[in-house]
Amino acid sequence: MESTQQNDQQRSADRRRRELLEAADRVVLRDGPGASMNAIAAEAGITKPILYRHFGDKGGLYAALAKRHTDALLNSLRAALDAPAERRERVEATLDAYLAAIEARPQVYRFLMHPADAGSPGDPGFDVGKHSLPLLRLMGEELAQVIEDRLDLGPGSQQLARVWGHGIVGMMHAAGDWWLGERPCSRAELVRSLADLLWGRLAAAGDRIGGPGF
Amino acid sequence: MESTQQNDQQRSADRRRRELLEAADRVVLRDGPGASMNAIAAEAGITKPILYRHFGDKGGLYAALAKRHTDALLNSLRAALDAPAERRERVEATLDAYLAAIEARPQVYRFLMHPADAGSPGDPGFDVGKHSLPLLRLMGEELAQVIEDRLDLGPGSQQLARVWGHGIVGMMHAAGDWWLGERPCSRAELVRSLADLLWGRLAAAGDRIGGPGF
DNA sequence: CTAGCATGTTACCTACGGTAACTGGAGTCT
DNA sequence: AGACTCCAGTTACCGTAGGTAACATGCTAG
Repeated sequence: MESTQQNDQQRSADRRRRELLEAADRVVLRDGPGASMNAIAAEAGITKPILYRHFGDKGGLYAALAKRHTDALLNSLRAALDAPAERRERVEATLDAYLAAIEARPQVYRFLMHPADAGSPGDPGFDVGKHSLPLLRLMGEELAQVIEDRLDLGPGSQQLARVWGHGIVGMMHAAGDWWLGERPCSRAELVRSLADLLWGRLAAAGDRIGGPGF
Repeated sequence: MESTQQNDQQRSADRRRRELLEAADRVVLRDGPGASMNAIAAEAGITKPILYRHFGDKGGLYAALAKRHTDALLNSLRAALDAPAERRERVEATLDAYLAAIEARPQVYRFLMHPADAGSPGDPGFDVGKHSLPLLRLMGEELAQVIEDRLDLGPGSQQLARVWGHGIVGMMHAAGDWWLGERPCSRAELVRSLADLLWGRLAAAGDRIGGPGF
């Protein structure tokens, strides 16, 4: 039969692909986002052209590699987002899930968040990054959807939700990036501070003596 | 006299440096962040090694180039931050100043915000980026200072201010990046939506029918 | 006139992303 | 069995990038 043979080949190819991705993962974890195709190929015990047959170009490998971690992170975020609890608790759980993830694997985080970006539009080999728009956008859209589904924001709610989705994700990201570098406080404190910000403490704070506040 | 001669040379070198930076600016504006050293040298009418003598390596040139725009942006932000107006107006003015800047010169924005990041710690030529920690950090620290100076946040105010500074800057950045790509609404609407988010509308919003809200 | 110094050049090195062309072995058809 | 077709894998190469060494030129000082 022909189809079983094709299936076998497909399965074998998929297994190989997974092996390659795992090797790539190891190298990226060790060498950071600048890992070279040669290094990855060597770690996998093979040579460059195979990588290119499997993934097209470096962007393709990046996309495949990113998708694994992205999916994992998005799943944990979705879980926190969908937990049966009050809104504030859920926001805190989501922030904490994100921060815990980047704390646990900073190298992976750096790889996902700071990909080498593409060159000028005229350059050769510019098809990189066409797939897998950055993780931040995905998270922003996802959060926007959740907000729009669950909150009553009155007129213009869809646009408002999208702005907020991307804004909140950006807040989480930037604060997390800074926190990961300096570790100025515990994760729990960071979560509380961010949630407080989202909860309007900026508007509610009193002015310092000596002039109007920020 | 010796010192006047040295001064002359110094001045001449500085002028040359400025010329080179202006040429680099033009190229980066035209070719995006991936502009090559060769292209920059060609635009300046000279050859590569001169660039390297002036700036050390590509990171050095990047840093020098970034500093100009960074200073300009920070100044306009400071102006908005220090304007004599109510807090909400000032927040909106600051958001708007940032968004207007990135809207006016998206190429510069991309160059500043998405620099090609450094490779692995073991690689040669890793001294890149030692100078000029990314603009986002600077803005975050600056905003944190303003917040701490002007708001009365009770105990732990310093840490809270820093978290908020970086968080708000990140929110602004991510929302701006997304907005610049999709242009889903006017700048004014975006500013209003973000200010609303900062003003606690997330906490105040009602749940949608059908379950507890986000 | 020569010594020193900054400025500039050409020519080169290394490393990377990416590709073309060949090799070897497994299965298939007659 | 032997020829045919795939397909993973290889070597060897290309173009371009960042970065550097070694040589040329011109100015001012003594």
